[in-house]
Amino acid sequence: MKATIRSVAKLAGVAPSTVSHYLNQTAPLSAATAKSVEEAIAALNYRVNLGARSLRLRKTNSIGVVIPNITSPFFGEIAAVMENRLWERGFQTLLCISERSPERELSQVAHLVSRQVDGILLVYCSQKSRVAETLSDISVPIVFVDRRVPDQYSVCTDNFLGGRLAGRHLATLGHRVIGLLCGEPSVENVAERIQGFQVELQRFGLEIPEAYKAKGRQDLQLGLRITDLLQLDPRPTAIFATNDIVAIGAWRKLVESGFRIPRDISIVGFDDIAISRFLVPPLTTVAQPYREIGAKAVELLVDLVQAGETGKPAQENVILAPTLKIRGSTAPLKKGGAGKAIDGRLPQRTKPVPPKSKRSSRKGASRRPFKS
Amino acid sequence: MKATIRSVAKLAGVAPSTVSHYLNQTAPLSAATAKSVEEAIAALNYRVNLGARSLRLRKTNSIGVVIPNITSPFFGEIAAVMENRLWERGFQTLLCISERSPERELSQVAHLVSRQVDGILLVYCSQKSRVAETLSDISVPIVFVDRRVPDQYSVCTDNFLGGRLAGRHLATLGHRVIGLLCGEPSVENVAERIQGFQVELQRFGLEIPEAYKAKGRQDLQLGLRITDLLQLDPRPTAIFATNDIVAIGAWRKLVESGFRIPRDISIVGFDDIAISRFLVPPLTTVAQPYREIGAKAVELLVDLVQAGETGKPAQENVILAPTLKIRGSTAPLKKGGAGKAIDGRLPQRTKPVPPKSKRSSRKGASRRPFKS
DNA sequence: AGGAAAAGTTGAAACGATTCAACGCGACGC
DNA sequence: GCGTCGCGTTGAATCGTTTCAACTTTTCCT
Repeated sequence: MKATIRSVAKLAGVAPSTVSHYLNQTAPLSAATAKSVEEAIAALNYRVNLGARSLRLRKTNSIGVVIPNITSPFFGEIAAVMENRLWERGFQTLLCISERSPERELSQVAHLVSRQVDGILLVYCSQKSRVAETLSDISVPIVFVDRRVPDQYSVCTDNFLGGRLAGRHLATLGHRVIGLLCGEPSVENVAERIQGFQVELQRFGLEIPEAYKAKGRQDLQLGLRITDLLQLDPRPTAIFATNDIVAIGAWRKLVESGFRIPRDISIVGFDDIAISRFLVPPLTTVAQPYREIGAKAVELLVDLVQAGETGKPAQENVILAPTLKIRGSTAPLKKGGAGKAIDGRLPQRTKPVPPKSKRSSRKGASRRPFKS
Repeated sequence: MKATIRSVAKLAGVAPSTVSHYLNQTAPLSAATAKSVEEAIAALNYRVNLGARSLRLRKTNSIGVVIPNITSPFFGEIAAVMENRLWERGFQTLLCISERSPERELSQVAHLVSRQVDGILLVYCSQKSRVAETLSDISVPIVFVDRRVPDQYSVCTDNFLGGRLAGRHLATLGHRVIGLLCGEPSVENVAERIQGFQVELQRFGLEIPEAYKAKGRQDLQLGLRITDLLQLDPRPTAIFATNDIVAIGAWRKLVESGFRIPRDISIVGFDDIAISRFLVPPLTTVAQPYREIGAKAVELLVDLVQAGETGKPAQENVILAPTLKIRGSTAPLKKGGAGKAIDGRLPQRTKPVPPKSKRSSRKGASRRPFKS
């Protein structure tokens, strides 16, 4: 039988309320009573029942975290940071993994509300998420992470800026023929990256024709489709991938096909996941400020939770700036120049360049793919 | 004001207990009452307070998961599998990250107990963990994951077997001079891998001299120390790293130094983290059965939880077999043979082999490093 | 029609904590 | 000596559920 505050009180020969006061230091106790309570607690190995306390206090000191998955390095990092910060602040993390299913996500949020969490940190998995709509039903503070939601608290990277950073980097390196590996925009983030990238290129008088964009679900497979782009004429001398996973997929294909990075082709990713630093050469990428995102989201939510009694803080959409990590996978355009095939000194095991596909050759012939 | 079962009852014109029966389908209700209760619930947007229910039922349907960290791919995978399985089984996951601190781990376990979790899944972070000792104080079922604990429920990979698999693979490929990158055994797992590896090599009449073992904290840095091994004479033709991260560290150094994998050197890792498949060539490694570990641990714990009322299941230590994934990073020993420097056709950018260090030359000269 | 069984509903007592108002009591001031 | 104050302590109510025994109403059988 587990010890309760009552059993402790009985053993110590005091009232339950006295034990409670001892535990919470909410009233002064005489040294004698304190001691006997202390002993009773030790004797019974008593531990307060936080569930019961929560019921009475109407506050659980727990925060629900809903995240699409946790094995992807990006989300994993964010989840880790949030758990850490929450623990430091005295909150327990209730973890839910939505596995990118909007239905599951919704039911998880509902479940968390039922559990009386004090707040929710949500990285929603798809623009179709219905959480935002049903939000009025949810009387719990909620902060959206890595997503921008109109009129809601949210913390997000400036994806547009990130795209621009990547674009500027490649353009100033002299690249003129650039390929794009675009994840299907399940959420707006990816679309913003692409837009930022293109807007910045325009400043350099560059434009990316549709043929130079490979689109697909944002995962490793998409990276492999870089082979499509390599068949184009002129062949791209640089690639921007909308995240590092895609970049790594492309990387693999490139190396297997005998390309040298960055000599033959430059490549830029997005996210700066841990592996990227350890490729040879390391991947140039737009780094998301993981720690800041997680930390800021927790801070914002905790403020909201604690402001529950008083007034709410002003509506706040936090947008954090990413930074460009220039590493070894990008290099200035070699004198061969844009539009030329890469020079003859290919690595030994290079496969012959496959014949141009109809599509690419047509497009390539009909108009100059890049202005200027 | 949040709706309670009482407010619902009042609105529906019935007793609170009736509403409860409606919710739990624990007594037959007339169609009329059911309907009015239903409507009242909808009108008030009532959601049951799971905290209160737990208090009454003395069962929280929540499981504490304590894990050293979550960003490392191995632990991340396991955590993900466990969360998923738990959710399917109707349990909420309370996540705690110990950050490899035994003190933190202990206080997290204590906290979870206070929260009345129904059970705990623990990947403890260090052999010094004091959880096992204080276990008698803990009246909650607990399953140790990826660790073996005497007389406790646990689920673990057969690390010894894993080591043997790696050893046999390299030996049958003809390698005779083999280097070892040994993580400091913070937990026994690593030591067992090394032991299994050596035991298997002995069957082939091979033995690894101390000079061919690089030891250190099991992380990327350790991998970089492969340079020490490369200065030995004879130079190892194969490397076994006690996990994939270490192997990747070594890999990076090797590639940077101009070695070709597996032509110049074979390398075997342990864990089979996601990245390993995507190196070029992909890494041969001993795959831990992640999914099985996580799934089995959850299954075992849930059994324990549900057996709480009845008798406990027999003491069980589940040991799961790892499998060797033979990929591109290992190859048969080339005719140059053991003990010879790798052949002259090094890649273009190979750095000159550094002069032998005093230590290695002395050792190398004093006795044959490998029997047979 | 009468009684028993079945069906539907309910009040009150938990679960384990917190908290507020009140109480006993010695000390103090006048 | 008496009223007051403050300290230490406590009883009872409460948080939102579930559940058991009991109660009322209906149904069924003979």
